[in-house]
Amino acid sequence: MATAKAKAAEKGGPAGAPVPRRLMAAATRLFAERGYDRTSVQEIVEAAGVTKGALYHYFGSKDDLLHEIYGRLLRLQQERLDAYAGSEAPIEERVREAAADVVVTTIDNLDDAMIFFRSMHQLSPDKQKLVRAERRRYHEGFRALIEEGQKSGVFSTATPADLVVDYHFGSVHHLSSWYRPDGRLTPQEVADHLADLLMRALRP
Amino acid sequence: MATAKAKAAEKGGPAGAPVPRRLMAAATRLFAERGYDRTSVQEIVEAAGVTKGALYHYFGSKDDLLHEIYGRLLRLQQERLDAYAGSEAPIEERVREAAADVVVTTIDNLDDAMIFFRSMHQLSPDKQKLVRAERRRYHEGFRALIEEGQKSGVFSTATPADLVVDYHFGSVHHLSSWYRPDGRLTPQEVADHLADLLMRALRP
Amino acid sequence: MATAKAKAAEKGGPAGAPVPRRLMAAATRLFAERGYDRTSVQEIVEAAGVTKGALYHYFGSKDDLLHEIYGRLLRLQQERLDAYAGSEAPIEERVREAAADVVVTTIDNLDDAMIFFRSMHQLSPDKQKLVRAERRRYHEGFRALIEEGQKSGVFSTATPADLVVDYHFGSVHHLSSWYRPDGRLTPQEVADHLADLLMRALRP
Amino acid sequence: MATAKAKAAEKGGPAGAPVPRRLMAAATRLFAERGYDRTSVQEIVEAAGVTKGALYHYFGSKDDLLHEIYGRLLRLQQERLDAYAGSEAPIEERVREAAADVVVTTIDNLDDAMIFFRSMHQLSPDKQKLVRAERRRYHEGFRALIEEGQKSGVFSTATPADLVVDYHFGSVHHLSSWYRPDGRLTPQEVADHLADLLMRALRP
DNA sequence: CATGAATGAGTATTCATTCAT
DNA sequence: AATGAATGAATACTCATTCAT
Repeated sequence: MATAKAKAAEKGGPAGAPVPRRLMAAATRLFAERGYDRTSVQEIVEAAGVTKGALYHYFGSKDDLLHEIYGRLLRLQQERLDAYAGSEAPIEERVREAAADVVVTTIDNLDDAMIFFRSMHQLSPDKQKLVRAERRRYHEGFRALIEEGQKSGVFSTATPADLVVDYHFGSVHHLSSWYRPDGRLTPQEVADHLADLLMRALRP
Repeated sequence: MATAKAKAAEKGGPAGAPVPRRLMAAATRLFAERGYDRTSVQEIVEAAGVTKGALYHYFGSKDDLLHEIYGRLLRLQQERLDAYAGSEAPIEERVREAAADVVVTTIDNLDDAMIFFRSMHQLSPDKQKLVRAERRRYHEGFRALIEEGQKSGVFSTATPADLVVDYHFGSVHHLSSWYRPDGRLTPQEVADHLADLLMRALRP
Repeated sequence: MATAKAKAAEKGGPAGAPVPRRLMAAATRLFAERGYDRTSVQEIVEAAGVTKGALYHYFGSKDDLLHEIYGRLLRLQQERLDAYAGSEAPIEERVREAAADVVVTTIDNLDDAMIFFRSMHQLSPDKQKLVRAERRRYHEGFRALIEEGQKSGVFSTATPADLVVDYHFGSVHHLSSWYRPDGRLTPQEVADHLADLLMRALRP
Repeated sequence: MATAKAKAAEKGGPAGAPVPRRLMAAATRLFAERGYDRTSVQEIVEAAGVTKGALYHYFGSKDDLLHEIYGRLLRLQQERLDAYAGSEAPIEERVREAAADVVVTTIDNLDDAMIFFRSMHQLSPDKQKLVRAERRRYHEGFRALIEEGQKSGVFSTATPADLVVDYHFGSVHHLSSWYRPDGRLTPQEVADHLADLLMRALRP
C-alpha cells in the first residue's frame, strides 16, 4: 500500500496521493482552466475525489489554496535566482542564465504562472501583501545583478535597472498568454531567445 | 444646469453626462479598483447614480460593459498603430514611435489596461474569441513592422518577429502592475526607455 | 385588491400582506417556537411564502429581523412608560399602573418577549449595544418613578430603587417562561397580582 | 508535578485535573462567554487541552455537556432548599433564608446560571423535559414553604403562592443579566435586599 | 425610458459526529 | 484511553437578471 501511494503521488494524481496534494493538484488545474472565481470549492473537491470537509481540514479557505500555489512558484524561482546570484561566473553569463532560467521554469509551471498573473488580485489583501513582498524581493535580487553589470561596464546604463527588470519580467508574465506546449519552439528555445533579447538590449 | 452638465461630462462624471457614459465610467473605475467579479451590478448603478433598469436598458449584461471597455482600448490602439504603419517615415523611426506610443496610451488608460489584462478571461467565451481576434490583428500589424525592418536589414533577424512582439507587449501589459502616476518617471520617459530597450535589442 | 390586502394584513398573515410584514410575522413565530439559531433563513422564507432574495431585499441579515423584533417591543413599552411618567396621577397610582401595564403588554406580545430574553445575546455586538442602551433608558425611566415615590415618602427607602426595578423586571422577563394563554389567570389578573406584590413590597 | 496538578485543579483548571472536569470547566466558560450555539466542540477541546476523541469518550454529545451543567446547578440548589424546608426554624425565617440563599448560590455560580436561562431551549427536547421536571420539583418545594406561611397566617394570602414563587424566581433568573462581581453590592447584600423585598411583599 | 421588487440558483464556510488506528 | 482525518449535511448570504408597472 505504501508503494501504491508512492506511485500515484508522482504527479499529485488522484489515486492514492495524500489528500492535500490531491487538492492542490485539482485546484491548480481548475484555476488555470477557468480562473479562480469561476471555480467553485465544490468542483475542486469533486476533482480531488474528497469532500468539502477534508478541504477545510487542511486549508483554511479557498484563498489559502491560491496562496499556496503562489508560494510554491515563488519559492522555486527565488531559490534558482539565489543560485545564479551566488555563482562565480562572470556577471554577463549569470544574468543571461538567470534570465533564461526564469523563462524555462515559468513554462515548466505554466499553470501556476497563469494563475499567478491572473488571480493575484483576488487574494485577500493581507495575503496579497505577503506575496507582493516576496515578489519584490525577487525583483530586487534580479535588479542587483543588472546593476552589478552596469557598474562593471558590461551593461549599458542608458536604462535604469528597475525598468530593465520590469521589461524582462513583463515578457515572462506574458508567457502564459501565448506560449503553447505544442508550439513551434521548445521552452529552452524561447528562453534563449528572450534572454538574448535582454542581453542585446543591455549591450553598451 | 446646461453648464453644470458640460462641466461634469468632462470625465464621464456622474452629474449630467449621458447615462451610458456614466455607467461606463463607473464600471471602469470599479472593475479596476476591485476586479470584475468583486464588483456587483448594484455597485455600478449606485456609483453611476442610476438604477438597474437603466443599465439593462443600455447594456445586455454585465459582461457587455467589460467587452465595451476592451473595445474602447483596442480601437484606440489599433487606430494609432495604423497611423504609424501607414506613415512615410523610415521603418526604424516608425517602430520606435509605435513602440513608445503604445506605452503612453496604455498609461493614459491605465484602468482600461489593468482591466484588460486581469479580466479578459472572465468574458464569455464568444466575446473572448472576438477580443482575441482583434488583439491578434493588432499583434500582426506590429509584427509586420518588425519584419519590414528585418527584411530591410536595419533590425537583427536573430529573433523571430513574433517573439519580439511578445517580448515588447509583455512589458506593456506589465505596466499596470507597477506603473504609478505619482512615480519618478513621466509616461513619456517610461515610453522612451522601453522603446529604447526594444530598439537596442533589435540592433543587428 | 386593496381591500383584500388590508384584510389579510390584519395579523401580518401570509395571503396579501406586504412582504416585509409577512417576513416579520413568520420570523417572530419561528424564533419563538424554536429559537433564533435553530431557525434557518430558509424556513423563514418558506413560512412567509417568499424567496430568500426577497428577504435580503428588505433585511440586511437574519440578525436584522431579530433586531426589528426588539425594536418593535421596546418602542411600544417605552411609549407606554412615558405616558405613565407624564401623567398627573399620584405617584403611587402611576407606579402601580405602569408596573401592571408592562405585564399586560408583555403578555400581549409574548412571542416578542420570549425572543427578547432568549436571543438578545445572539445579536451582533453593535446591535446588542443599541438594544442595551434603549433598555437602559427604559429601566431608568422606571427607576425615576420609584425614586420619586421614595422621596415623597410613599415608598420605603429600605431597598435601592435600582434593585427594586430589577426585582420587578425579573418577574416580567420571567413571564414568557411560565405564562400560558390558556392558564387559570387572565393577563390583567396576573398584571394586578404582580403590581400588587411590588406595591406591597414598597410599603414603608 | 503532583503539586502543580493539585494547584491547577482548584477550579477545574487545565493543567492536571481529570479530563472530564477540564472539559466541563472549558465548556462552562465558553458557553457563558459566547453562548451554546456560538461555541464549537473544537473550541471546547482546545480550551481544555484535549482532543475531540477524548470529549466523545466522556460525553455522548455537545448537548450532554450542557445538560451536565444544568444538573450541577439544579442538584446544588435543590439540596440547599431541602435543608431549609426541613429546618426547625419558624416559617418566616426559613423562607427568608431560602430566598436569600438561592440568590447567593446563583451569584456564586453565575456562569452556570446564565447558561441555564439563555440556553435551556437549546437542549434536546427529551433532556429539556427532564430539566423542566427537576425545575418544577424545586418550584413546588418553594411554593410549599410559601403556602405553609400563608396557612399559618404569617404571610398574606392576597397573591396565589405560585405567582409569588414566579415573582421571586424571575428576579433570580434576571441576576445574570445585570449582576456584576465588581459592582457596588456584595452577593450577600443583594440577597438580603431581594429576600427583604419578598418578605415585605408577603406581609399580611 | 426607467423603476425596483422579486427571483432562484449559486457561493464559501462551519461543525457535530464517526471511526480506523 | 485517545487521536485526528474525514464526513456530509446544513448555513447565511450574494447577485445577475427579469418583468410588471
